[in-house]
Amino acid sequence: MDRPKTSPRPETATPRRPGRPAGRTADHGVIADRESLLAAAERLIRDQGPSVSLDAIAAEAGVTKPILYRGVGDRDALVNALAQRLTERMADEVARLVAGATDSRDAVRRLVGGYLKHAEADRHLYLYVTFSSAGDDRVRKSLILADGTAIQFAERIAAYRTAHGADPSVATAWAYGLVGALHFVTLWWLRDKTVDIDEVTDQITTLLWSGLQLDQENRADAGSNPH
Amino acid sequence: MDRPKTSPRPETATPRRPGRPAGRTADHGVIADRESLLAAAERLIRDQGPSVSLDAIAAEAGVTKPILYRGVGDRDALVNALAQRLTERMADEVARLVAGATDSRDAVRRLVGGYLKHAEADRHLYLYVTFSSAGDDRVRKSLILADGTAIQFAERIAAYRTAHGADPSVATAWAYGLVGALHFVTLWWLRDKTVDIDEVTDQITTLLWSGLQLDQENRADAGSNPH
DNA sequence: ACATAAATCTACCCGTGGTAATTTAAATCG
DNA sequence: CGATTTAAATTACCACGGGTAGATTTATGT
Repeated sequence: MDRPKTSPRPETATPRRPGRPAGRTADHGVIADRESLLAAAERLIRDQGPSVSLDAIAAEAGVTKPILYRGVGDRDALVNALAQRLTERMADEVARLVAGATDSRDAVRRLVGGYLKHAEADRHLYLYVTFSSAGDDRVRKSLILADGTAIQFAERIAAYRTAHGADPSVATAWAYGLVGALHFVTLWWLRDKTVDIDEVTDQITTLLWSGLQLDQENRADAGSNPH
Repeated sequence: MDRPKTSPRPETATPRRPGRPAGRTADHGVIADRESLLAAAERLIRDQGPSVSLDAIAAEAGVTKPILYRGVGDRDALVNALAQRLTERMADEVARLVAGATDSRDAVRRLVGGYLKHAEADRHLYLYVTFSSAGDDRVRKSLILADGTAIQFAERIAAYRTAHGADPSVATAWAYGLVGALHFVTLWWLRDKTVDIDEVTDQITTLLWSGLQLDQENRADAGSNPH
């Protein structure tokens, strides 16, 4: 008989009774592997917003919470994994864009524009991974996303400066400064959308490249054109 | 018979029986006004860390949750109020520091150093107000602290640029970029403390003032010395 | 003196993260 | 081939935090 015990999601029909599933294979026929769980998480976050619960994610994957835990770990682990995937994708796309830059300033501009664009496209996922801090060590967790990006920035900055005879020890601090600037500008822009993306890209590029000081805002690349 | 009527000392628990308190005045003798509630919240956050619950805050104030709600509103309202107080204090101190600056670059340096120093001093409170986003509109809430600071930055930037014949329309975007850079550098520095505060202050000042480009890192103030 | 208003606390609800206990099916062994 | 052990999943439960309704006591008015 049909016992409608729990049918919270009639659309995703998985009215599995408890107990070991009737699937034949038992060796290692893992139904819900890590990959599909993460994919389900991304899918749900993308079209439900960043406030989805772990229950909902498990349901989206067709399993239940303990399976999700076995596959990816606790909430922090999930956020970590999603952050890594997102940052990798962003880094790839940004690297592709930057590769075609004409000079260093143009590279910064492509970086800024690519960051904004990708953050907008993956808006919900971006918010999910950047706002997942609870517990007592918020700082460590909240910087998880930033760390990956910042390390890459720091490497590039250090290399660039070393190659041109400048002190590379500023690289780490600068990297976190860049990440923070990009992040907050992204949040502000996503929230307000009061200016065009190209305009804000230009503005932030100028800030990052030339700083607050007046003068020489449209200077040519100092790297490819050492005086 | 002698029941401890009101022992508003938080350490000796307050075994108040329910009901209207026996205090004589009833007109408007509000025992726990908004100010004392916020002060209690700050006190507890300061020495318990940013993960304190509303119950704990109410207990610290010698009242219970509903009173806390009547006094300051829900959690968002509390965070708002604390953020406003913190930013006001930071703004005051930073303004005091900046007032003694010799040139614009020095003003930036004093701003950066003051921000870091105050964030360190109010470390827990700073984290509490900057990491309080839950719910579905994380973006709006997470920028609450940033907004206040960014608006002030934007005004200063716009004024500075207008006074020197530069386009002030970049001010808002730049302001959020500055806030983000300061915030993330602060978080990174608070977490790792791998470099001295003066060193990171110098580094970030250079980044914000001169940008990523090489050259002229120790340039004199462009404002007080218009060429 | 009694009813009503005021002011506070206790008790509860709800959602979420995380884990234990339970249930079903397959595999293994006499 | 039936009984037992093991694997794999679900349901049920716990803890905790935010938020609110209802109970409880005191003051005030007539």
